[in-house]
Amino acid sequence: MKKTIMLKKNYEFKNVLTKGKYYSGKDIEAFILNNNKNVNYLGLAISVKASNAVIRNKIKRLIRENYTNLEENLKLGFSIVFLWKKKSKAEDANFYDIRKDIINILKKSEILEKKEEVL
RNA sequence: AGAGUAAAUUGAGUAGUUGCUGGUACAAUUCGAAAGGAUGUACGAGAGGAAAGUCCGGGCUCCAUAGAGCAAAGAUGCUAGAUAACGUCUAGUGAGGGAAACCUUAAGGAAAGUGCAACAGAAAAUAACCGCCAAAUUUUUGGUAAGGGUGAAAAGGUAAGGUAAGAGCUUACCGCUAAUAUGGUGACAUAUUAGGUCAAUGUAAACCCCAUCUGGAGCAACACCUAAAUAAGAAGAUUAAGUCUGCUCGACAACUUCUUAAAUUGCGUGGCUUGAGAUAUAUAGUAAUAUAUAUCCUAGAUAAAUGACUACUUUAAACGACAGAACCCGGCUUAUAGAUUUACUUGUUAU
RNA sequence: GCGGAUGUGGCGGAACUGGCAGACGCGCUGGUCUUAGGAACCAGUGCCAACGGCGUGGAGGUUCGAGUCCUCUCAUCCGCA
Repeated sequence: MKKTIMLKKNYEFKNVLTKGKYYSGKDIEAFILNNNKNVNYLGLAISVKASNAVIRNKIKRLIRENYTNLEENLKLGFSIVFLWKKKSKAEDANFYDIRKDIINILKKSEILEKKEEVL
């Protein structure tokens, strides 16, 4: 199993956020951009206003955990940035809700390959 | 018992599956321009009492091993001790609060100087409106500071004597100031004596004075490796500019500053965790703390590691409080569900 | 990590050396005018247990007296590397 590669630089994020396609879930928003490489990049960003550091960290972990579970079933060559919606309550974040959201988003964008086995 | 005061501890645990971070050992393979990194297996490790706020103090790094003088700016302010240091802590003193255990306290100087004290009031600091008394006699002069009224504050308080009326004018008691003695390291306390020239309010968290202290910037510091680039114009140059408060002196260094254009690479390396370290015992001390001995090594990330699922145990309750290390320590402050322990007080309530 | 600013009615925004808190503008409510609306003019407008008391983000303190001075704290915003 390969290690997930994170987006790091600020300009990389800006690239995805401005040029990428927007998809929306219940609590999560995603921007997806086709990069012409053979790898998938993951970016996470949660605003400071959402809540304190503990809960922000927790949401990041939950999203990353779900992503790594689904990573094998994804097509290659995309940069994905997940954002947390400002309106939704950060304290109510739950593993299963986030899983549903992410699967929804990935289905919409048609990146998921074998959706039946995952579900 | 209840109520209360002070101090301290804890902040669920165990096992399994899977996943993350870095460490050690072994084995080869691979990526990259290079520095350097990645992959597999095994072993053991992996957030807090506040990691927070950034309110103080120190280490460490660079600027000269951080230098001298004057000025400016800022901080602290009862005493003694502790400490690397502090605006912190401990023990006391004075003042204030509570029935008590106990708690609070920026607590130097107002005859060094300047300012301010609205409204009211005669007057807000060399006091005289009404009043009281005397003299002249109908509105003047002099004495006075009891009483009235104003105010947050009006020139020690109460009582007696005294007087034209009054007044520390005199006396007693209380307060105040000074000296001496005793006790204490000291702040200060107690006692005695003297002082009525014991007129001169409050405010220094108003300026200020006095004493003590403070050089600047911060791990995005700083050092190293690697890639690319090092062009043009202007100004200054041993008398300059720079080293981040100003001036003067002194030291360093050989180039410095500004503008425009281009570039500013890296899953780079070190700094990075053994330290004013932790735990236990003994000794000294009322205590903060210090000393000695023994044992232990306990996160080191960088778009940033602890997650997910399951079972069991303890529990009143286990999904449940506040909350995430970012160079490291000592404090302070603020947030905090629940549980536990120790010492002490008891007016009122109940027995 | 370092540094700075702000907080006053429903909103903007005054109040200087501490001395009557809410000037002024907008909004809102009621009235006049109008067939009706707008505009204009007039009056009112912080809260409460209401002849009094409490109110300048919060908690303390200094002072006779604090929006103003001091300490702690909360929230918001901004800058630098």
